[in-house]
Amino acid sequence: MTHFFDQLADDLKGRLSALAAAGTIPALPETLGGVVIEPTRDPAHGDVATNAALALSKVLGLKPQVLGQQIAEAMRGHPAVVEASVAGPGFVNLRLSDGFWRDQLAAILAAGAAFGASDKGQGQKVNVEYVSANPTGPLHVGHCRGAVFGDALAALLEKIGYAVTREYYINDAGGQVDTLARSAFLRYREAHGEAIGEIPEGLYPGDYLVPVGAGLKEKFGDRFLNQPEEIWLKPVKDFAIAAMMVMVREDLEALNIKQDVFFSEYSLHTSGRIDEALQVLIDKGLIYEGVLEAPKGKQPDDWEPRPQTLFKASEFGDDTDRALKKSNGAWTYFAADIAYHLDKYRRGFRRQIDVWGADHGGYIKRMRAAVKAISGGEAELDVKICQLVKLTRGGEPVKMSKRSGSFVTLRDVVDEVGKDVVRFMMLTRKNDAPIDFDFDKVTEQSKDNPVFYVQYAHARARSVLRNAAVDIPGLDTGRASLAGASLDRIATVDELALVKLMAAFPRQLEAAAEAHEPHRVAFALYDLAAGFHGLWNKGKDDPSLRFIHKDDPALTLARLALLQAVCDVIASGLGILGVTPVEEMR
RNA sequence: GGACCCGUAGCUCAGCUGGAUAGAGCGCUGCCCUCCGAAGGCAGAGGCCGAAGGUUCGAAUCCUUUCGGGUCCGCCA
Repeated sequence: MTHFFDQLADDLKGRLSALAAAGTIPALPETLGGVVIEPTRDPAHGDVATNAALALSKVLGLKPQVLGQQIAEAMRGHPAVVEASVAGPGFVNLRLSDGFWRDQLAAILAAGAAFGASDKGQGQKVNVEYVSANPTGPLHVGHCRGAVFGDALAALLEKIGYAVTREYYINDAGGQVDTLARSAFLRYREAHGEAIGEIPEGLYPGDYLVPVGAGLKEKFGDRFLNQPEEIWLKPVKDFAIAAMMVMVREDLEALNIKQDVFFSEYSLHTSGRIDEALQVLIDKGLIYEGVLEAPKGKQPDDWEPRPQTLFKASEFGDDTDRALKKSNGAWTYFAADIAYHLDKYRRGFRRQIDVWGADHGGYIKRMRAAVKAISGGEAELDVKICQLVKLTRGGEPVKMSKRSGSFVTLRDVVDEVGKDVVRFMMLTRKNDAPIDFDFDKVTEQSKDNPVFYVQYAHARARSVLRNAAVDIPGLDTGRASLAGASLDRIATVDELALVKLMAAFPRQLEAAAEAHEPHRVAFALYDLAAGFHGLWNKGKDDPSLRFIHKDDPALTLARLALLQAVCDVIASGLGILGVTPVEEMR
C-alpha cells in the first residue's frame, strides 16, 4: 500500500503524459522524479499542492503559470479533486473532497495499528548495528540512547518494508577484556576470603563483578589461586565476558530490546577472516607499507614514525590513510572492523547502518571508506552518531551510580522512570543533538512532557470509547461496528482536519525511514496528539462537537470511529518507538 | 593544526531532503473553570533562521568563506 500523496502523484504523471501525447504540452523528460504532491503548509492553499509546473517549466519551455493552468485543468478531471488553482510562483493547489478524506479514515480503521506500513523497502536487507558496548560492565545511559535509537530505527525500516537484522558487535578481543579478566580475578580472590582492599587504578571497580568472582569460585574452585596470569587469563576472560553479555542482554530486555545477531570480534581473529579482508584490499591494490605523519594538535609523547601496513582510506574520502597492523604485528581494531563489515556485506547487506556514541565521530570517514572499498562501492554504510544524554534531577547533574562504581547505568534510569518514558524521551531529539533528561520532568504529567501528552491522547480517546458504551446502552463500540459507521457524519472542518493529519502519517513514516531519523515519528505523534486534544477541547465550548450524543447513536458511532482511528495511528507510531499505548493514565 | 556536529523566539527545540506569510512547548501579557478528564482552554506580544557572499524561478535547508559553542584526533577500543 502506498500513501495517497504518491497515488495522486502517479495519477498526475499519467495526466501529464496524456497532455504530452495529445500535444497540449511539449514532450516530457525521461523521469519526473522532481515532481511531487505535498501537503500545503497553509490550509488556505488547499489540501495538497504540486510543484510540477515549477519543476517542468524550464525543460518544457513554458512559463510556470501557463503550465500550471494546464495541470490544474487536467487535475480537475480527478474524481477526488474539487478545486484546482495556480498560486504563488506556479504551485498547483488542490482541494480534495470530504468523501476522499472519509475514505482515508476508513483506510485507517481497516489497517488498525498496522496503519502506515508499506512495501516501499521491497524486502531489501538492512543491517542495523547498535549498542555494541564493550562487554566489561553494565550498559550506561549513553548506550541507552543508542539502544533505543537503533531499535526504533530498525522498527521504522521494518514498517516500510525492509528486511531488517538487528545486530550487536561484541568487542571481545582487545585489551579491555583483559582488564575485565584481571578485575574479575580480583573478585575471585575476594570470593575465596582474601581482603582485596581498594580496587587498584586501571581495573573495573563496579560491584557487578562480585557475583562474577563468586561464579568463578564455583566453577574453578581454588585452581587459579596463586597461579600466574598466563594460566588463568583466558578461562577467566571467557567466563567474565559470558557473564557480562548475560548482563547486557538483561539490560537490553529491560528496554524490550532483542537483537538478532551477537557477533564476536574475537571470532574474526581466530577464523582468519581478517586476513581474508586484507587480501580483498590487497587484490584491489589498496594496501601498502608506509609511514604516517604524527597527528597534529595533541602530540602523543611516544610518537615515532614507523613503516606500517596501511589502507588507502584517503582514496575513499578519509583524511589520511589508516593503519591495519600494530608494530607488534597484531591487527588494529580497524582491521577487525573492516573484516566485520565485509562479513555483513557477504551476508547480503548492501545497506548497513551503524549507531555509535558521540566519541566515535572521528571514526566515520574511515569506516565508510572501508565499506566502499571492500564492496567495490556496492554497499552503503550510514553511521548515526548519538550525542550525549545529560542527566539531571531538579536541574542538578546526576553522575554516579553505586552498582557500576562510576557511571549511571541504563538500569538505574529504566528502573526509576520505566521503559516507555525512557524510550520516548530518547527519541524526542535528533540523534546528533544532545538530550537533557531530567528525572523529575520526564515523569511529570503536564503538557510540556511529550511522553505524557501523547499517552494521554490515547488514554483519553480510549476513555471516551468506554464512556460511550456506558452512556448509550446497546451501542456496539467494537472495531467491526465502528468500521461500519456512517462516516459521512464526519463533517466538521475540525474533524476533517484531524483526518488529514492522520492521513499524512504514512508519508511522514517513509520520510523518517529514508532519512534514518526515528525522532520524526515522535514529533509526528506529538502533532497528532495536539490535533486530537484540540478537537476534544472544542467540545468544551460547543457541545455539538462532542463525541458522545445520546440522542444520535449514528453520529456517535461515526465520531467514535474517528477516535478509534486516532488510537490506531498513535498505536502504530508508538509501536515503532517501542512504547506501549496506555488505556488510562493513573 | 585538522576533522565532524551544532548555531532558528527570552529558554529548550522542530522544520517532512529546495517551496508560498518560519513553527511547537516553556516563560511573558490578557481573558476563561457548574461543561464528554481544567493533570487545562482561548487570544496576544516575541525572529535579519550567527554573519557575508554564491547557486536558481525560489534558500533556515545546497556550496564557499567567516565568527561562536561542542566533540574528537593514536598502532586505544
